[in-house]
Amino acid sequence: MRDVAALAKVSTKTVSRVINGLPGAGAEVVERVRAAARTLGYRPNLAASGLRRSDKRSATIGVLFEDLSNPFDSALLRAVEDRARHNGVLVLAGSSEDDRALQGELLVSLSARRVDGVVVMAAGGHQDALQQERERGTPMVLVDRPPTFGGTDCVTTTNRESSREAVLQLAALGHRDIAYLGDRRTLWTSQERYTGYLEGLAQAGLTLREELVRTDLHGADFAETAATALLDLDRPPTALFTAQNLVTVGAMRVLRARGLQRRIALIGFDDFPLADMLEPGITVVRQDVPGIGRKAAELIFARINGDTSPPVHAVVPAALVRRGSGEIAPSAP
Amino acid sequence: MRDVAALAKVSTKTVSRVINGLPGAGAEVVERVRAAARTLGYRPNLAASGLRRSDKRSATIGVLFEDLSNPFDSALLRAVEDRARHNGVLVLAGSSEDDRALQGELLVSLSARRVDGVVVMAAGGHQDALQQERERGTPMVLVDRPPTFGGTDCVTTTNRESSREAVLQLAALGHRDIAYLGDRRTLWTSQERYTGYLEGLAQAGLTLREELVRTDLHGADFAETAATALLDLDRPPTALFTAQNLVTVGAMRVLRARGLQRRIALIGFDDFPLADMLEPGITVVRQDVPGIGRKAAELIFARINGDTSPPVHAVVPAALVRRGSGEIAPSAP
DNA sequence: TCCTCCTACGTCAACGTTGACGTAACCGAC
DNA sequence: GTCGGTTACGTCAACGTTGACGTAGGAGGA
Repeated sequence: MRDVAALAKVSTKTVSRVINGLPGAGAEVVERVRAAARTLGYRPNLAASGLRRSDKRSATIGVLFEDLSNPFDSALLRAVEDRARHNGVLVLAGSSEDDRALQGELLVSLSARRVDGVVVMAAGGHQDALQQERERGTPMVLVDRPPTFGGTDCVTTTNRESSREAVLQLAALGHRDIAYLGDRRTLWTSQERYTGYLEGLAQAGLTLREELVRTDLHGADFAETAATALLDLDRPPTALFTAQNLVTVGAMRVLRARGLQRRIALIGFDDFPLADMLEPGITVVRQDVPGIGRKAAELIFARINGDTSPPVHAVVPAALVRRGSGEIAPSAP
Repeated sequence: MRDVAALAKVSTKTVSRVINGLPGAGAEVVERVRAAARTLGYRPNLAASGLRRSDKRSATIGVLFEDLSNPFDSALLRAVEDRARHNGVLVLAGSSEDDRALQGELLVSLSARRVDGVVVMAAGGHQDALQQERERGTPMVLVDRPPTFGGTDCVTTTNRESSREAVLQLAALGHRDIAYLGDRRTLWTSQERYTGYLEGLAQAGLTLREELVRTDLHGADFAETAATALLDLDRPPTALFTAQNLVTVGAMRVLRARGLQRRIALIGFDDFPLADMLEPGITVVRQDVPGIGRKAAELIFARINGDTSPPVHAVVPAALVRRGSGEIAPSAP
């Protein structure tokens, strides 16, 4: 900046004025400064600027998701990023691996970089690190899972209601033995979806068969094992409700391996690419991922811009997408 | 920091020493400072630190890909992020939409934040903005597509060789009418893959039928239209080579809609989730995405740490994954 | 003519941190 | 007892930028 000032024969303050488009600089001077900046390849230093400015904005937000390579997470990131771009804000992104310690470290890193706010998919278990950061005044929005502490916005989907709806649809087709395959029980979403499953059973007048419930399936491999065990029961389920993406894929593989994909009904929570191209197409509960991302971004930017209204828990509705696998009636034994 | 110093009754310099774990602070003082920092919830300001420090590192790198919600891009991001984390570095991520102007703006934003380096998937067309940034001294690694200017590392895959291999495999099965469906021709990868297609035809002693070549298919919908047109030819192809992800999906849909998925061979470039679950499984050229990401991260961190060896063009091999669709022999007319 | 107001600049200090350097206290060796 | 060396601090200025404030010169009005 000093070099630019020297070359344009003005003070650094005038360069600052020109760069920031502030009034108080004559047309000729503006031109000289612009030219000097161009020839020297000058780029303002946002860090120094933020240090001095009164608002102390870094024009950067943090995004901490579980795994940025997961389609759900990356679609969410993209939606947040789009909104951020419109506000001239860049995104610092990290994967927490659902590991509290790692999430805490990343949070400290973000804090050290003075991000204006963070959008977080909270790791399972206690949220002390999140709460602490929140209490230091960092604007924060949780996505997918709500906070266990107060005063913080969050955006989730209709986990319970949509799960109930899925189970009710299966029951309406005549299924009485509907299995539940779920992700880690520490996750709030898993609990909600399981609750929805129970509600669905109850509402359909079905009794819960404990042995048809398999949880803590961390990935497709675990889901395969669980699905295999279920099908080997004396009285196997005639329908499966898989409460997560990878679990659905694992269950599908087993059905397919046994040639049962047209005989046993399957509804999964979370859509995935090509679900419509399989035979049969996979009926899923589809979350409105861009909608969730948009809402989260809206909330965080509102807070950053000083919105002090009471915390919001936004619920973005999911929809049942019927493709065939969830419309299979129970076959005669 | 001043508050911490005051509370611990030391100078700010001593606080700095304690925070950075530098020698020259007594055990008792260290404890006092730590306690004070904890009670005040002190977080060092990395921006200010970077401003003063001699090395001027921001411990942040930039990643500019085409679309962070694309599975290829997000897997790449994840691989880079993992490596970055090991170096205590955070990632500023952005989607350029293959738009030069947008990519340029994002690059300026990154530059203003003084990122230590950038990993870029160059937008099609001229790369003036990239070159300019590179010449300002920013360490840079291009992924997926090479630079059109010198002095810059890049990491790509075996586009040409693997495409040739795919075509040769089809030819070996007896196919003589092999169609090519490709992405935008401005993309270097598309050109390479097309060249590989031509080489494969030549090597198998087949002559190119121009009407079997369809390019500039920007997305699955365009691919569907093109595939439909190909199948409606008087002498339709007996095998398709689809040179990109979404193009493969579009072609698949058409084959499936016409019930030809077991009669017409298909090999796609780029793997995608569930390609193995379809019927038949889709034979693809699979890029080693984590390998590409790792290599790119390695290169950028080496450059950031002062490696001045000549620029490298790393080529990470792709592999043909046989799943059925690419092993269909031409059916009798 | 003189005063006021505005415009177009410049000067200075401060943001939070650390490199360079200073200094007081203590240790061991001669 | 003095000297060189080490340890444990502190002081000061600077990183690149901008807010607060100062000033010179010209326009405009009474």
